Amino acid sequence: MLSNTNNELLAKGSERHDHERCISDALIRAQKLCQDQKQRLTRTREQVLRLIWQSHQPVGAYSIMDTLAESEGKRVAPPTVYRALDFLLDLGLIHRINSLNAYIGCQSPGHQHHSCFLICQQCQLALEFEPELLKNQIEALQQHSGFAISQQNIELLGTCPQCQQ
Amino acid sequence: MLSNTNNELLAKGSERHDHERCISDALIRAQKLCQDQKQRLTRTREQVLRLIWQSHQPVGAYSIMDTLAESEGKRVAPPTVYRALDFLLDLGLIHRINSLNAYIGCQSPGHQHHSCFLICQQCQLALEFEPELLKNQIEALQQHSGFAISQQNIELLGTCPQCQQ
DNA sequence: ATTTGCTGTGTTATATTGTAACACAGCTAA
DNA sequence: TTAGCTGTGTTACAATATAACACAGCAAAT
Ligand SMILES: [Zn+2]
Ligand SMILES: [Zn+2]
Ligand SMILES: [Zn+2]
Ligand SMILES: [Zn+2]
Repeated sequence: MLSNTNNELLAKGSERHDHERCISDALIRAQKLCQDQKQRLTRTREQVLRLIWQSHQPVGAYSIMDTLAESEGKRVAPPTVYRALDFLLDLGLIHRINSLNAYIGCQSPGHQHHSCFLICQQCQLALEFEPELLKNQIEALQQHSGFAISQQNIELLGTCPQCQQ
Repeated sequence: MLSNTNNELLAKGSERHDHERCISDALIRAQKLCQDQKQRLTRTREQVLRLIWQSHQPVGAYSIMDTLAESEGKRVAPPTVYRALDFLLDLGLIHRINSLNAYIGCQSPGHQHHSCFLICQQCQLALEFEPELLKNQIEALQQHSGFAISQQNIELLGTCPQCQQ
């Protein structure tokens, strides 16, 4: 029912996955995608993406700003961060979690896609799942409502397995 | 597939439904619900609810504030509106549309429920649908992910039938 | 009827998140 | 080299939301 990618993801909440690998993979994917799309993954953009990938919890823009300022040793203004975020959002490299005003890395960028997440209200772990799972029902909903749906934005809030214990 | 309630709702985007009735029904439902729950539907709270029900488009808090100030003939401060909104949200009389930072009346309050909307990106019509439609798939998702889902927050963006013409 | 406490409101100030506008740097392609 | 585009720095500001505190007004208990 869940894709392979998602089964792998189930480990992401736990401490026992190779998260360094997780980050570097994401950066490599980003570089490839930018090459393909003839877009420039500049230093700022890459740094922001790296910071977002530091955890599997969504991060706020101002938190990114502060961390960036610290690591650069100089003040960073909001537009710097928001421009990078807009770029990454446009390319589908990250998602915005509306209920948290926060941003998180995309697990499988490259195909512009919907934003479907399970979010733990205790630890903020955000687990992306494939919209495929709901495809038929959304299809039916389109038929019956007459709406032409172009973007799914699904945030399912609850408690992750770790936090249930 | 869609509930009866939802089939009725399909008319809501058009000009030809009795919207005065729509509003008064909502207010009556609110009064009943408050009685049952032994909560007070004060003047401010009722006015805010009425304003939200003026249309089937989500309304921003500051827009509510301005309209309220005008109709009262005196300044209204943010906390006044936000307190009313919090009250209405807690009782499930309204929903917050996170992707728009805006609020909309609930079609069937009384049972605390999920927030599932089709939203037109052109006219902002927001059509609530029953989570029932996705129940089985969400169930499966819970099983496979181990998450205990307590709140669904679904916003499907697209174009409504009216705006497609 | 009075007291007492709780709930709701008014008010001021402030926090948090996100943009507009403009000058300039720095790459890219004629 | 030059011209033009894309990205950045900087300042100011907009939009959304909350903290804190004093007080009003209803409601239950005496
Ligand atoms: Zn990881
Ligand atoms: Zn994604
Ligand atoms: Zn109506
Ligand atoms: Zn509802």
